Amino acid sequence: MRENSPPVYTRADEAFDCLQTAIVKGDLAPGEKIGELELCTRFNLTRGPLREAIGRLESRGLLVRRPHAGVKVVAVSAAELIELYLIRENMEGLAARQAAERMTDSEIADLQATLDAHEQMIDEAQGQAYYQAEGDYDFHHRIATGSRNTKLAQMLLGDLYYMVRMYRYRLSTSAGRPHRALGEHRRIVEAIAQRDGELAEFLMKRHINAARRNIEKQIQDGVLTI
Amino acid sequence: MRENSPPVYTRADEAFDCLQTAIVKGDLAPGEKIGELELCTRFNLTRGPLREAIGRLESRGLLVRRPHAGVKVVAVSAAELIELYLIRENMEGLAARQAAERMTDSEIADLQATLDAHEQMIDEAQGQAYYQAEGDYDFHHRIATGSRNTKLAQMLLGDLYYMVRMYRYRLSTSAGRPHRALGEHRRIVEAIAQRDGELAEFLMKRHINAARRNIEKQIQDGVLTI
DNA sequence: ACGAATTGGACTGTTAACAATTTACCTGGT
DNA sequence: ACCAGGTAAATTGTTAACAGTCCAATTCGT
Repeated sequence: MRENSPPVYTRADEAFDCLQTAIVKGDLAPGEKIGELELCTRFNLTRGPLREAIGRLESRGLLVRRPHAGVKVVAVSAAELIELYLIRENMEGLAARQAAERMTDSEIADLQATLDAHEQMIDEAQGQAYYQAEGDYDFHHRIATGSRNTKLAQMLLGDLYYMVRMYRYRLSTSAGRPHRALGEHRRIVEAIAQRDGELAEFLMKRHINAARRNIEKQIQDGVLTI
Repeated sequence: MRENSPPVYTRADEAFDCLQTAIVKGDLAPGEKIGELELCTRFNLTRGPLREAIGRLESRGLLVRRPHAGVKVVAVSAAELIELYLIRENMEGLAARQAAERMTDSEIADLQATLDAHEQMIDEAQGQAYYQAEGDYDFHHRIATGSRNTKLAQMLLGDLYYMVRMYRYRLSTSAGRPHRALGEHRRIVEAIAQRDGELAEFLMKRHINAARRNIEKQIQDGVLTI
């Protein structure tokens, strides 16, 4: 019989992961030109798998390639970052609605437990943006997969989140916002637990809308430069 | 100075286009397993560029690969096709709203002229599903690019539309629907011309919603088998 | 001294040979 | 006759060498 997924990683997968995390963590800065051989020595890879990974990342919009000229990390403008949040507002709203209809009771219980853990993380790691960002990512990740909508999850997890995470780390966290965001998360989960898809969608859209306005404010104040 | 885009095609681009159109047109059927060397002889390519193209298409969700085992064309279930339309409903609604705010007057005039052409096509090519589908695709294509939302257009044009087109050709067109769809298109463009983004969004969502219900009906009636 | 053309180097795109894994078939046993 | 194990062929993953293109530094002319 065929094993469900005997986790077999190819060099191309390895290259893909290395590049993706390097981009998200900021080791490869937006707009930075990257040479193939440099990356090969850096990650102990050969050019074949690397080029395949570059192709994948290009089609996901994290890299831009000009034939014969090289590859650059994508640099999104402030306006484009805002528009990313507009897209998220709609897509994650849909995800929340479907999650309310389809998540299992145990998944919902897990999610609530996760939020408790996030609360501790926020208290302990006062202002540690990294852990807050990862907690936030964890929450949205679970909603997306909970929607049971294959393509929707694929687009959110595979495309949008990586681009957002590229910039989330450098966002300053205004005092008190983590707690407020956590409160919004709790209310969304409550709506899901009550199987109220309509409310879950509304709350999720408002949640992301608030995050977007916060970013717009930071850009206007010159705190966040892109 | 750098020329804007001296259209330079690499073999990988060529392979990508060949494969994509072959999948969309149905020359490669959903679920069909494809061998690399077979495709190489078919499209006069070598395995390097072909593998790069396969990687791109895999990350876009048109192909699924199991390491060492081969590549298959994705086969979406009826439920997944429906969910594709749910996603479109939200994303194209957003696109329509932004298009109403951002399309130039001449673009809107062009779009209206396009609809006139579509009307002729429908009258002349009675029941020619192919041309109707292409006309419909043309309309949605222009709205997506008209939104001036880079990522949104990329996701609609690069991901969703290709998957939808894979199955659109085999949809039977119930009598009179093309005219009804054209009417809905006209009303959407009217709203855009009046710069009424909210209305454009509403009408677009309803338009896609109607298309989705039509497909659901065809699936229930057993007309469309997936 | 400044600008344009040219040449050399570095890098990308491509190809073909090599290695590793899977699948299918065949053999042997129960 | 059917199932299990092993082996061989075919296919995929990987590597390294080759060819073509772009970029920059250098040189020549004005």
